[in-house]
Amino acid sequence: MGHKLRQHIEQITPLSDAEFDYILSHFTPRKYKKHQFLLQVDDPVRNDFFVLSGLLKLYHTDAEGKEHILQFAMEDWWICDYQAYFNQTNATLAIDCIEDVEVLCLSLQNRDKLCSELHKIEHFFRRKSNGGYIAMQRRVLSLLNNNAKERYEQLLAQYPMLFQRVPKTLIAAYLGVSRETLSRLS
Amino acid sequence: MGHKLRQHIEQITPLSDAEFDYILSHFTPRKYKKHQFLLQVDDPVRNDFFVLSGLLKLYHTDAEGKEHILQFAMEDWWICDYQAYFNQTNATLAIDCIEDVEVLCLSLQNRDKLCSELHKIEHFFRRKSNGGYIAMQRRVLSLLNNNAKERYEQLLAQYPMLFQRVPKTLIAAYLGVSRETLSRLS
DNA sequence: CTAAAAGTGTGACCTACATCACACCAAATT
DNA sequence: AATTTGGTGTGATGTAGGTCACACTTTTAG
Repeated sequence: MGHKLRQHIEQITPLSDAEFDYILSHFTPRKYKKHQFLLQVDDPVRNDFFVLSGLLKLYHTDAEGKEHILQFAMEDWWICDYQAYFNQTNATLAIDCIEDVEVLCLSLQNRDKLCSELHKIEHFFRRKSNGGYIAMQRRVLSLLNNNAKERYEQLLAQYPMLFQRVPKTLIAAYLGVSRETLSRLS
Repeated sequence: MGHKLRQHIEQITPLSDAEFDYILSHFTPRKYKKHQFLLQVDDPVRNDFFVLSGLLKLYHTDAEGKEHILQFAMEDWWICDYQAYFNQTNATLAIDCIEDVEVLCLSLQNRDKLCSELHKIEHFFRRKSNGGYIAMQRRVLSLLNNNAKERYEQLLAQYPMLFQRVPKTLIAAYLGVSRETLSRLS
C-alpha cells in the first residue's frame, strides 16, 4: 500500500512516484505522546500538521479558563492554528494530543515552495481550503440554528467513532455546551 | 484608476494588462435591485459573485421560518453558496440584495479554467479561501466564547460601517440573537 | 498496590436570552 | 395626503442551559 499522505493527495490529484517523493521530502515526521503539546499559546507557529495516526484537539482557553474546542483531528486530517501560521505570528490557539500521535510537519516556507513549484499542489491546497471553509460555515449555521441536543445528535451522526475515543467533557467543549447539560441530553 | 477586480487580485498577485483582460473576459457583469434574489433555495448554483457595489446577505431560513445570516457582502467581497457551487448541487442558502447591487459572475467552469491556465489565479483563490476559513473559524470561536453583548461589540468594532447600512433585525440574525435582545444591549 | 486525578451522572438553583404583546415612528406605496 | 409596511423600543413572562455541589467509578501515576 502507498503512503498515507500520497493516498490523501491523490484523492484530489494524481502524482508520479518522483513527484510524491519530492513532496514528501518537504515534510518532517514527528511523534508525540498523549497530553503532549504540539503548540502552546504564544509559541511561534512553525508547522502545519498532517495526522498519520492518533487524535488531537485544537482549542482556545478563555479568560475564565474554559476550553473551547475548534477542531479534533485524526488520521488524514490537517491541524494547525492557521491564522498564526499564515501570518507567521504567535499562536492564540493550542494543540495537544488526546492519544499518542504521529504527524508530518510542513513549514510555511516548504508549503509555499511546493505550491509555487508544483501547480497541482497549489490546486490540492485550494481544494482542501475550500472544503474547510464549507465545513466551518456549516458549523456556524449549526450554532445559530440548533439547540444543544440537535447539535449533539448531528455530531454523533457525522462522527460516531469520535464518541468512542473522546471523553464527553471534550465533546461538550466542542459543541459549546456545559458537561452537565451534555450528560442530560444523551 | 484600474478596475476594482484588478485592484482586488493585485493585493495578492501582480497582473499584466493582457492577463487581467483575459481574466475579466471570464466574468459576466450583472445588476440587481434591492430585494431581488441572486439565489434562491433549490436553484442550481451557477455563479460565484464578486461585488462591485451595494450590499447583500447570504442566509438560511430554518423550519420555523427564522433567518440566520451567514454573511454580508459589500464592495470587494465574494458571496456564494459554496457548498452547492463546488459540488454543483442545488442551493440550500439564499442570497438577496439589501441595496441595489452590481456584481461580476464567475461560473465554476470558468473558475476552474482560469485556475488551471493561470497558476497565479489558483494561488489567488487559495489565499482567498485560506482567509475565509480563518474568518469562519474566528466566528465559531466567538459563538462558543462570547455572550450576545460581546459578539455585538466585536462586530461593531470590526465593521462599524455595517450599522449605518443594515437594519438591526439583520444584525441580530447575523449574531444569533433575537431582535429584542439586541435592542436591549446597545 | 495505593493514592491521586480524570471522567461521569444527577439534584437544586440561577440567569441570559427567547417569546409574546404592544406602541410608536419613518419610509415606501397608492 | 392617506395608508400600508418595515424598523425599533420596551414591559411581562417563560425556558434552555449554566453553575454549584456532591457521589461514584475508572484510569493513571508513583
